[in-house]
Amino acid sequence: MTSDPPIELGTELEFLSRLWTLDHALQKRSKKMLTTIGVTGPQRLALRLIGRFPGLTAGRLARLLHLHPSTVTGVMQRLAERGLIVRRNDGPDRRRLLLQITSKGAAVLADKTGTIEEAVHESLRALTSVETTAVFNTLDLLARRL
Amino acid sequence: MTSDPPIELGTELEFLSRLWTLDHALQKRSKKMLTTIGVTGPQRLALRLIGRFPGLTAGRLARLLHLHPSTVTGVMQRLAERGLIVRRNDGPDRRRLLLQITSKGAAVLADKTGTIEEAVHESLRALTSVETTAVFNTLDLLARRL
DNA sequence: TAGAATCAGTTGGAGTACAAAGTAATAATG
DNA sequence: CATTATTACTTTGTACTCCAACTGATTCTA
Repeated sequence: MTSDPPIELGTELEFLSRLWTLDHALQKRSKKMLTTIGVTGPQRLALRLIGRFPGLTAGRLARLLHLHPSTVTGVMQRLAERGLIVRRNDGPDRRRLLLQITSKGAAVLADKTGTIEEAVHESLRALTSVETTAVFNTLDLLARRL
Repeated sequence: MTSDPPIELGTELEFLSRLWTLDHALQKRSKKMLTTIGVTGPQRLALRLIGRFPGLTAGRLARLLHLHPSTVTGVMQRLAERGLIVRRNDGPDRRRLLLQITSKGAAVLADKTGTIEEAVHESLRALTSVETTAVFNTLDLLARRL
């Protein structure tokens, strides 16, 4: 029960630590969503895109989410298992997997309470548009740099 | 080869997407480090803390990293397997696992090229101190909100 | 048109992360 | 002092993520 005295890290480590902490918070919330609303953060994001663009292909979904194709494979499988989407490969190009949301999937999207989007919305409300832009740009800059 | 026309998402989704993208970029770089310098991002961060605080316990390390104890178990195992740290439980409290860096571990820390810290350092150089503060605060705000 | 190159998606393996449940050691309580 | 509670860490199970290698379908080319 030694109460962990605070320690001083350098600027980069400090920044990295915050970024990591935010990342973990994001993941944590995402997992909690699974028990509360039935889908995780990535699953819900994918579901939204599939809902908005009916007939979306798996590859395009991966590019939209900036995810590796194999990652999307898993997310889709879990969404399909739970009956939230259907996957068809009966289009003109039979390599392509066409995705469509089900009514059950649409029902999941209807409720926003407890989602990450909600928390993001709350957080962004506290910022001016100038600050928002600065944060957006920094995130982009970092992502490109890495 | 349909070149993915850009699509318009809402502000929250846009932000969320960027945050996620940055997160993935972070993970990607972290994994690449494994092949280039022999340890991943989290592993190197843990190694740095163990190096700075000899005799650190596993639990305290977990709290410093804002990680779940079970996550730290895995990271430590991999570091120990590669001979970068040693774990002892011969202290006064035999539940506690005391961590110490080896000379091999210290050698890994010596080289900063290709690490995430380096990229972060580069990215932050492009910002004014005011902007840096704004970004820091937003990250904190979001992490608390989630 | 047969063979080669490309493309779409999946599989397997490693790493990170969490929660829940388990084990062992120490502390607290009656 | 024996029982109970707490603490420290590990194990198990699920999810997300990447890369490398694979299968199957389509396109290109000689």
